[in-house]
Amino acid sequence: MADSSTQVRPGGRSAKVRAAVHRAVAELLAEEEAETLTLPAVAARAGVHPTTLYRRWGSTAQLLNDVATSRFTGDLVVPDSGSLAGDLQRWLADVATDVADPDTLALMRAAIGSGPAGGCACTEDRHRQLGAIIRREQDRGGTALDVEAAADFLLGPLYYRAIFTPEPASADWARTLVSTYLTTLRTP
Amino acid sequence: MADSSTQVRPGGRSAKVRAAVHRAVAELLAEEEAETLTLPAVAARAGVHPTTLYRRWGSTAQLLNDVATSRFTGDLVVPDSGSLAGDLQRWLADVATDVADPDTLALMRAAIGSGPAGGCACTEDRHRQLGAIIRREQDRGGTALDVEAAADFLLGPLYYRAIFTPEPASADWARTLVSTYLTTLRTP
DNA sequence: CCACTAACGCAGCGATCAGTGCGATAATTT
DNA sequence: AAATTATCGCACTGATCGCTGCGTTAGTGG
Repeated sequence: MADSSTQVRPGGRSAKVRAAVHRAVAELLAEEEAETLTLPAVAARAGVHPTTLYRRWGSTAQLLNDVATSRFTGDLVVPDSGSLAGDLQRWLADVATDVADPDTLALMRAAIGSGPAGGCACTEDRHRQLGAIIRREQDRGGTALDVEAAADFLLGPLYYRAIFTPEPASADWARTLVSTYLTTLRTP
Repeated sequence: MADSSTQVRPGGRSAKVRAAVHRAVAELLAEEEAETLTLPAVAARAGVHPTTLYRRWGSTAQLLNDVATSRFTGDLVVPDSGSLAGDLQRWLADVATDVADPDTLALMRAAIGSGPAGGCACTEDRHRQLGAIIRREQDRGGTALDVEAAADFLLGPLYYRAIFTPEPASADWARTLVSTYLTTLRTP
């Protein structure tokens, strides 16, 4: 008890409340506009008292950050198909499918609108996954790709289409993007 | 007067109110968090009665759409340097400089968070400008690039970095992106 | 210059939000 | 099992938001 001052308590009840609140945020964002996403509204949907939300999260921005982080972290298994092209195609197709979901898009939009950290929360784990794929190829003895450059050319167009375009990209389009990237941009 | 039913009146006063409201939105987004962007707050900053905002725009979402559309439309002159590479580099460097501004980013974030149309309002005119550059090259007898593909590989990484990354891209990076695109992806 | 009417300001009314003590519950430690 | 305390529910308050009639101002066309 000599550590800083706080003592986290992730027990059964807190976890249940947290899960209910997260589900309520996702449901409300999927149903109505992001305007009505207030803490009392989330509390009513989650069956939790509003005071709890004010104490644990404080504002809708921090709540959205929390929801986005846990929603977009550890949700995709990075496959091992044996080759870099196969790994990237499988993975980016999964990302495209996830991003094409309207409910997922609504959460991303709300997180972005909540502040500069909201957008990062949506793609931080994607960068980690991409880095893992590239590192595995390197361990196999293949080419060493730059993670940043790969993110620019693979995740960039994908998320750009999702956010700034009337209709998001499809899984097939993502696979084509990977092959185009690997055949033309591989350190010319 | 046999047309539909409404008669627009873009006279001096309405235009002044509109300009003051737009400026107030930009200022408030630049100063504080997007949470406090309510119609009464904007009205107070603009020196306008809140009733006006409720009547003309109705909600912060529509107001943000209006502001974003007029902010990102017709703001960049598309240069004519004589070559496709020069045009694209000059133009994308200008876009990168614009997007790197924190205040501009705050407006984009808020517009995205206001709904699916908010993101499109930020890049609709960019697509038009890119199309004009490509069409001009075509008129010169040069290669015919696909506007959609060019937007994916040029605007995609740029806006992806701006929204989903801690620090946006620089003008130099944008120029490098153009040269990489033209030397490697030109219809291989 | 005058009539017309779109657009704005004013006053005010629920409804809801953000936030605060205080007691109760339950997770964790000893 | 008992003590400790993080976490939650309850009751409550001030402030603000969203919205609506109604009168006034000022662009616009004749």
